[in-house]
Amino acid sequence: MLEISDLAQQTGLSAHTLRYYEKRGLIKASNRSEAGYRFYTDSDVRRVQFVKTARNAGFSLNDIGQLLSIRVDKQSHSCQEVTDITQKKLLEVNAKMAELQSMQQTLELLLASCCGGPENATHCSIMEALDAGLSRENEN
Amino acid sequence: MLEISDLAQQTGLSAHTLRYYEKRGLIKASNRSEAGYRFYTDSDVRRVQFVKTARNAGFSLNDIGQLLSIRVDKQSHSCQEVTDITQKKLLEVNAKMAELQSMQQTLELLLASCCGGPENATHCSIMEALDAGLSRENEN
DNA sequence: ATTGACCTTAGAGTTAGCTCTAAGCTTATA
DNA sequence: TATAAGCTTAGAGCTAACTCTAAGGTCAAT
Repeated sequence: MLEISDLAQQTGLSAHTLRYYEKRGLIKASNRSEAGYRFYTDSDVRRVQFVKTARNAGFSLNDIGQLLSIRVDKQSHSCQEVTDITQKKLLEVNAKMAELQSMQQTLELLLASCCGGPENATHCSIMEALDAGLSRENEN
Repeated sequence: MLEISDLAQQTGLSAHTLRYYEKRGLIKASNRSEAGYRFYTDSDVRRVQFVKTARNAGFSLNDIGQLLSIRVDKQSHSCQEVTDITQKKLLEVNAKMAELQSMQQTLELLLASCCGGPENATHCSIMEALDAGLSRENEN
């Protein structure tokens, strides 16, 4: 039986975050002391680790709520439900990546065009490019 | 002289957003009618377009505030200031990209491992992988 | 018995960038 | 002259995921 700070240490999450996850309905201490202190079992620890792993994979807390409800009753859910959630997340990640890649490319182009020196910015090519709407091709 | 909705149309930003940018100190209508209506000049339009272009390049509104103050007095600023802001942004974008790439890879791995079919999730390999902390290698 | 570290709760604050609302003017059109 | 569309402001609400605070209770050690 672990107290909240023990669980925090074991999982690398803060006690605040663990309480927050509980408030969100993701986790729950199996037991409480008479004084109301949370006590966590090994099963609780595994559940929290599942949440953390899913977070690292990019799932939102809402996604994780769904995944957890599948986890506790696997018989009543299909692999397809799980892949649907995962696929949807992958699409989001891919979309975000595309956005960032475009920014990366733009920023690299800007940096390549500018001397970056101590001279004044009167003819700075970055400022000029931003003024020209990135030469009208890269607009979105 | 454009009213705010004309400017909104020309830039693709909403009137709400333009007022918000004004509140943030990024833009300002050069003139006002007697009744207090904003009127924008061509120079105002160019400034707003600069902001929009910089937004598309990934700069935050704070970054853009700095860029704008360089823009209005290029003599007093160096190219290095401009590249510093740009470089910093690029580093942020790169960091975010790395994060997303790791998620992407994880999600693709998960999807590749699962049948995704209508069978129940009792032996779903995605659930197993999340339970196992992604086999302990991918953890962060 | 007193300290100090830890626990509890409800609820507020943070971040970024909008987005919207309410209440009240103004302006153009019929 | 009505009506509708559009303008003004201050300020609240939204999103996601924390993060922190306040006020108070508990527990182990001195």
